[in-house]
Amino acid sequence: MESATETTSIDTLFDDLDRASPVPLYFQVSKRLESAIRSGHLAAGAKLENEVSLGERLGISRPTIRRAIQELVDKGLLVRRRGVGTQVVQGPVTRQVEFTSLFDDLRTSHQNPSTRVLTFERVEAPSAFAEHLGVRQGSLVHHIRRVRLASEVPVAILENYLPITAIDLNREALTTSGLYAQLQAKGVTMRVAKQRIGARLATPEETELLSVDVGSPVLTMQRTAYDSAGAAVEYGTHCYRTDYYSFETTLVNR
Amino acid sequence: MESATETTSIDTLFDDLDRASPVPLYFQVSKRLESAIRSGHLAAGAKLENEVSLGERLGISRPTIRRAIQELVDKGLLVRRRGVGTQVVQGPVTRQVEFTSLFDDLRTSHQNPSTRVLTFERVEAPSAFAEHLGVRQGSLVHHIRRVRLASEVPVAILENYLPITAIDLNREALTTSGLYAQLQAKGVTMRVAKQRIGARLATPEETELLSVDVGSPVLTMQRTAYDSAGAAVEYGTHCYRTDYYSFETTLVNR
DNA sequence: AAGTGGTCTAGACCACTTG
DNA sequence: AAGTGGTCTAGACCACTTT
Repeated sequence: MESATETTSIDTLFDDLDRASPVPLYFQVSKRLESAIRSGHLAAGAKLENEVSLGERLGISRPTIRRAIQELVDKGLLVRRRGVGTQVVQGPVTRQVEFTSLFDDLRTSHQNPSTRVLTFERVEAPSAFAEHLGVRQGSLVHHIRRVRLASEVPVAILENYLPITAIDLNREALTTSGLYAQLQAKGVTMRVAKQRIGARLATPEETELLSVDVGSPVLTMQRTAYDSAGAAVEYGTHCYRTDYYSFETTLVNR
Repeated sequence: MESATETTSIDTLFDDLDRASPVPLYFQVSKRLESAIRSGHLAAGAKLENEVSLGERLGISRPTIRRAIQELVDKGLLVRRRGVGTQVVQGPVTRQVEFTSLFDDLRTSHQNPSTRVLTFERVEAPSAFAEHLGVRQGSLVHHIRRVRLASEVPVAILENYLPITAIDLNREALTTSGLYAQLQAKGVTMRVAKQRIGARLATPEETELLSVDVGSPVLTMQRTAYDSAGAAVEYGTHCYRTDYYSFETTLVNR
């Protein structure tokens, strides 16, 4: 009798589903399953109750149940096999690379983030930026450059360009929250971002700003982000201390 | 009359849909849309025909059409807005980080990949590996170490550990195809992988194997991959020349 | 043969955006 | 007010795996 092949059903898990809520049903179900997995109530390898009976038990149609489960499959928390069932993945449960700013990443992991604004100006778009955003070369854009610190240790240098048409930025607010939070507050929502991660040696200026030795490597990330209308709203080129930062991703094969 | 707000409908695009095919309908539709976007027949910013009418025109139900579109939204090729419609994203259309090996990446971009096998042996699992895979420390595992070359230039050093229970490896085949291709051929399918990307200075041995100067940085990637049963089947720790390799990812905010 | 997930249908109602 | 995507239902049939 292997516990790994035993069907697990947590009865109290879905007691507080709210059909009147604006939060979609599939999302409520998905979140409850996710927290059950992350908290260990559903152990690695545990087999889930099958879709049909789970739907009947909760009074939810099968497509809705399927969508809830699919969310977690996409996150790499569950694995489905036709003819067999659905299981919690083995191995450490990690968080996906989310669509958040470094500031939020650090705050949620209690790293006490802070920001030093080095540059805050409007400039004519350099060609490299104009090209990434389809903005006419020479048009005015925001240019900001910041050092991000975690518990007083500098971990990254963040340089960003944004079309001035997109948003009116506030220098003071940048020191107390992330750039993305400020964009969100102004009603600008990022929908798609494309990023490239690489590495190189730190420049002399970077070694000073990051307090690292000459000859140290830095992780680099270039990102272009687009809003819901498909228009580019941000181009950033960042570099990170390698001893304080790395990127985690989860890949899922459908 | 902006062309970007004009509804685009490509009539000949879906002529050869095959309902008898084992390939799902939504997948056929999705692939045809994707190639229309990548080829430029659907330009950046172009507005798609709405879901309902597209479904009626093709004789396909709306949920199936929606799923086809959702695939491309998840890939970052399309953007949907309630009350507005679906558009092709602005900006360069890039490929997602796929669940493939470096070998396949290089081959599909015509980089003429080849492999030098440095190590091919069975060893007792080092603790670092045993921990990542939940294998008992001391049990036998495959240990392979390879240099990957693209057009005769060394671009990466790949070190992998695999449980011997998972698969019987062939040293010769490793020189002519990727590790993943060999696993696939033996019926082992990767479903989920978790990876961490970082950077550091190359070790003396790595500078020699990669033909780079002393003091050069390398990109590093550690990956644990799981099969459809949720069991760990591979742990790899790789390093890449920074002047020949970088990681591209697309993030989508749902 | 029984049980599972994978696909597909034909509707329904709602929330949001735009004219 | 009209049009769009977002959610949800209640079925159906199929492909695959295990017993």
